[in-house]
Amino acid sequence: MASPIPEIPDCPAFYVAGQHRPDQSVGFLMRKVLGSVLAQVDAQLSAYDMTYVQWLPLYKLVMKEGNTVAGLARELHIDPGAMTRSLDRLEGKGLVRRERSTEDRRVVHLVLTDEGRKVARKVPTVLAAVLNGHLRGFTEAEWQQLQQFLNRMLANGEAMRRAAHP
Amino acid sequence: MASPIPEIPDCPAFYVAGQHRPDQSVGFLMRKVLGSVLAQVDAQLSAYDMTYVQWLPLYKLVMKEGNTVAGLARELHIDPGAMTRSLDRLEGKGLVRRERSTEDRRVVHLVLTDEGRKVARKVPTVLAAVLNGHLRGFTEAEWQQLQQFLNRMLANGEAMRRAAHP
DNA sequence: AAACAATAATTGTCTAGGCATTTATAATCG
DNA sequence: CGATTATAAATGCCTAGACAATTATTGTTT
Repeated sequence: MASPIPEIPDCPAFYVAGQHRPDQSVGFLMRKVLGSVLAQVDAQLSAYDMTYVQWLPLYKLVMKEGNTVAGLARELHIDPGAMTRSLDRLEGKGLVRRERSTEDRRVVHLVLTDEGRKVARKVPTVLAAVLNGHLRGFTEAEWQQLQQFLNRMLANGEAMRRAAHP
Repeated sequence: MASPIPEIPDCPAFYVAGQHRPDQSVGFLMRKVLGSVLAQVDAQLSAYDMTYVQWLPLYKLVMKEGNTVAGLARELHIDPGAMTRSLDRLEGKGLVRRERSTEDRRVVHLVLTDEGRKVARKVPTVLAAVLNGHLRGFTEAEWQQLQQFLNRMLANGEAMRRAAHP
């Protein structure tokens, strides 16, 4: 599964193995930024006995972008097994109900409880506040440019992934 | 521990709870970019039975920035317990040795084996290649600006953290 | 219709991190 | 000096994700 060494043509040489410290690369910086965002979001959400990752499936349910284990797992790009266990916890907290489908008895429909809906609604506010806080001092143009950079990196990553699995 | 709601003054309102989709925010974008980078790095490293996170302590050892469990845990901002278990795995693979200190019998000195040093050396090349690949099409100026953006976000996060714990 | 293939959910085992507790050893303070 | 405090490492229990295998059900294919 691991290609021997990926020959990527037309690539900038911003990073050269011996030259830069890996712990100052944009990758490491992004790790730290994301860690900071997540820590502050989760600190806020602990008041509702909630975390960012636990909120993700709730959000997908609210948005009606999936209502089955497999569907949510695909949406969130995580393992169905992990999804099952995550839903176990959410069901244990009374935020979600499982209802076996009658048409297709393999699937389980996930249903938000009132409590689940209530908790899910609180999260976006916290997310927005923490993100805005991390963007203090940014102009609108800079914010858009950051988004553009990230989208370009994402597209590059997709291209590399496609090149590796022809 | 969780403040009721953080009043952050002078903040841009790029994100407003109901307006933007949380799964298109810069936070979510960074999550995806980082996931892409990590997946490709780990795919390369699997040839050496290594992962990015397992390499981190090896790198700190090579750089002589810590040679104890507590020291590495502090350097890598992770739990000492997690560090212990991580080192269990690295020791199991024969990449690291534990040597109880004689001056202070509480501490355990970590020592890279030759094999550990050999494996650790291969990682920065992979890291550089994958990062450069994700930055294809970036000019030097854009790369520097991305770094600057991330550093500013990091500083903002630090400021918020300090404001929350006075 | 029967055999086979595909899909949904679950479970087991692994890496990985967080928090709390425990044990051994130092350091400090009265 | 003796008691308290602090530190180092390890351990137990939790969330969380990856991969593989299992079971139940549905679709397909001859």
